[in-house]
Amino acid sequence: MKNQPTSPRRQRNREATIQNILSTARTIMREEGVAALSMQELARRMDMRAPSLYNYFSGKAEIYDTLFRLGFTRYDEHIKGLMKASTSWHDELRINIEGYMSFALENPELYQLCFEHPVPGFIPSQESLQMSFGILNRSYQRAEGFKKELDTKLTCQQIVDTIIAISHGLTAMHISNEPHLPVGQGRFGSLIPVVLSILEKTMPIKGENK
Amino acid sequence: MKNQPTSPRRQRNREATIQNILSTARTIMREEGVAALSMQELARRMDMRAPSLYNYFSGKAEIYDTLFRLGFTRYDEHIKGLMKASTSWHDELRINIEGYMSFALENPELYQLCFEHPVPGFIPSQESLQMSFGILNRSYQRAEGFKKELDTKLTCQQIVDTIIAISHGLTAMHISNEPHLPVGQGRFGSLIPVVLSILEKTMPIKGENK
DNA sequence: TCATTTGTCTAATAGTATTAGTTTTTGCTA
DNA sequence: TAGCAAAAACTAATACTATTAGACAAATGA
Repeated sequence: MKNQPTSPRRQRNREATIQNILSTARTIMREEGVAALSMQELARRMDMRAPSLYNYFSGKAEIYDTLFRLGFTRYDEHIKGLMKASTSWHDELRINIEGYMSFALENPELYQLCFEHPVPGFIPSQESLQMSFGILNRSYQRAEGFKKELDTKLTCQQIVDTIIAISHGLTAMHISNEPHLPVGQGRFGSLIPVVLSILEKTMPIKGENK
Repeated sequence: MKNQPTSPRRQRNREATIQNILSTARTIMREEGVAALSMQELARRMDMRAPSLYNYFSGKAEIYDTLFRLGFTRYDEHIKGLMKASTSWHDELRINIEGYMSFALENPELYQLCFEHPVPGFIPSQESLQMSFGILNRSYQRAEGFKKELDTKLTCQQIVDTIIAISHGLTAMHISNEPHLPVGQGRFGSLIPVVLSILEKTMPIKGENK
């Protein structure tokens, strides 16, 4: 009869508090570094004592894990949004590389949590890892669709893995050298057109002049 | 008269202890992660109490900083050693990429300390940073020597930065996916010949057939 | 209004880095 | 070989960290 665990109102309040905690945690991670998140500082900014946070999360690991999943969700949306404007394999290529870097610049704390290894003890849960694989795998499926049009001997996986490695390499170097500069600028940001032109020459679209 | 601060013997003992601490620290970092180094665990393995370590290093930061410098010294030696067998720009290219990855696989704790950002509060000292820049800059000087032979519109810095980004990208992905596999194997390791062939086609040696 | 749930609190445990001050050990010298 | 000074170890303490247990208060529904 009254087996609903909590009233809708309580649930709303609780959900609001959880979102507040996550948002405050991201602020701390952005300001002081991803690994510098501390339960005490988090509680301080929430006007709480640290143990109260354990009513909402089982510990710091669960906060990281939740933000890990949020990061991949946001990354997925980020790339999806940019891909809407894509009309060709060249667009696809450019958006993958630029999108990876722009995501990193716009969400540095989520980028680091998802794509670097900034937190000593933190290993994403099995569930979160599978979710991240699912999102990354869609890159492969997208590439499959273009494979026939491309004049290359490389396999689909080789193509996508190369793009991932280059995106990550450029982004990591850009972030550690000139994190204040926007996509496309700076020593490494400005290399995006360079590597795009290299990749386009290496795997040209069939029938197109080089 | 006897203004030599310490006797040679004492100095030798002291130096031996310091080397022992550094070596033990590297073991811990390899076993439990770079950021998991703790003064207590380090002291435990040295059969000491933690405060005694402060007779040799001003703190954990100085241990990290010393190992940061050691890492770059070793990286320099590693690349130099491989370069001895180099007879061409193609060799140079291959050695840079393979050497970066093999260094990471052979010295994972030094690689992470020098080329990733695994320790929350750690920022290398000005002195150590300049030393690392000095070592990396020699890559540019080496490339200058080959520039005239290459058929490309890219500047020297663009060439070297592209190689750095690709080396780092492939290595980072290799390490986080298949750290047990040797250079040249696995999803990302096996991409080295792929990217080499791409780079060689993009900036061919003048007069050579593609 | 009363009881139950929910949330926050305080207190405590066990870990971390680091400093101050004391004691022990070491190695040289007379 | 005995003594002395310096080097290197120690203990104790401070101020952090995450986390758990258990008490207390406040909000909610009957």
